[in-house]
Amino acid sequence: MSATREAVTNQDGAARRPGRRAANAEPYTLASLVEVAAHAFLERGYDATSMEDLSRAAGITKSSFYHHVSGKEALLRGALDRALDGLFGVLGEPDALEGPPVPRLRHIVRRQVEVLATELPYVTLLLRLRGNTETERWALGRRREFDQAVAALVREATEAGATHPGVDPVIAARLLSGTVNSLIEWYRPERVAVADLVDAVERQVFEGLLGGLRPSR
Amino acid sequence: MSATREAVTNQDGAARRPGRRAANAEPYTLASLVEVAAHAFLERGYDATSMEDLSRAAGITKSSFYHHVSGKEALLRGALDRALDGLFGVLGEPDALEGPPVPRLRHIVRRQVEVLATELPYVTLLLRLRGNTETERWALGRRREFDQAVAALVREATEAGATHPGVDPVIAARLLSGTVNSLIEWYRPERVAVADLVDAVERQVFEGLLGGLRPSR
DNA sequence: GTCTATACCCGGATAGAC
DNA sequence: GTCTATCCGGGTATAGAC
Repeated sequence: MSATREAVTNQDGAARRPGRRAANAEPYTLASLVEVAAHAFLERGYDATSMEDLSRAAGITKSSFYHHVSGKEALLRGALDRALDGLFGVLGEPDALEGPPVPRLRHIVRRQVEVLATELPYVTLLLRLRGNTETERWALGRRREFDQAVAALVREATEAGATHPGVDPVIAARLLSGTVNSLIEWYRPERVAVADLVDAVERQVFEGLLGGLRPSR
Repeated sequence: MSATREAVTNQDGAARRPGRRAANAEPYTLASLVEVAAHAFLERGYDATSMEDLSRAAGITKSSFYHHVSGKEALLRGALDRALDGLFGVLGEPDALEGPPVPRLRHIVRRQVEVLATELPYVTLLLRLRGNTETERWALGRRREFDQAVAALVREATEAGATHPGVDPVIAARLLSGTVNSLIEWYRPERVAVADLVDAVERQVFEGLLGGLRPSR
């Protein structure tokens, strides 16, 4: 892909110059490089991001970069781990485990939105996987587990008669996940407060655009 | 990306053997090759799909493939054109242009779902663009036009007092688009009828999971 | 730990024979 | 129109000096 490449910048927003590092610089940890990589992947896509891009964003040469990281896929793996930890953490919370299905579902949706917003680049990567490598397929499998847990709860809610009659729980669960996950396409923390987003998504998912109002107009 | 590559198959589901083509074979048109390419892009992603993959899927060598197509980007462009034509066609339909905002919105949502379902690989490509090349940025611009037309209609509906009070039209429009577009992640025509999908999406978007029912349970 | 230099491979695209 | 052979750029990754 012969793209127009803007200069990649590091976390300080300034492209570091190659050369010897400052004496007080903190060492490169896997986590910090994963953070740099996730942002780059988010901008251009995983395949379109080269190790050259990443090393420049980190402020060192490609070779030095390899001194700290075993390869591109390890960076992806690190980022996906972080996203999955966040999501599965939500499923383990008490409010997600106890009580009638709809309040549990509300809690999960709200917390899932929070995780998406705070772990945006990591979750974005997870949601864009195609399954081309073993690492990607592993992550897709875990993600499917998460979706199935939510889908089971939607089914429980419909069987308890808590949803609109005529709702197909399988399709509804897909649309629910889709609505929440679609946040990654547009949400930017600096433009909309997380709390507002959480409320808006909850209302949209459970009450729809029209709420309890009668149709038309 | 060092992926496990399954054999790529053409439209007949069988990988053609290289060699001279059958005398009765129809000629390769741009449209037919775009179709082959779109399916491959859909499976693996644009960047991860090589011209070698594509030519093999078409049943000819890479060089022969280039005899018919100017390059990889032309294939992408052809696919994106098809998706955008479908979407903008919806905006031009009479029911999308006349009447109160909510019925117009309902019509657009329903027809948009139909276009997504019938042009699935093409729309999928459109929705996965990152903007790395000029072609991609052009398509993203046109897509933004479409979204803005829908967003304007959502705003009109809220100003007419037709939506649930408290709905932010900007966020609601994003969630609406996100819900509809998320179909590409899971919808497969052979598993769910288009008509059922259309109804389910309309209900989910406008009435939500809970419909006119009171909360809880 | 960082650099320069380079091995190695793969992908897009072209040349030219048949 | 299809093939074989090849160019060339750029990507991942490594060797070895400092």
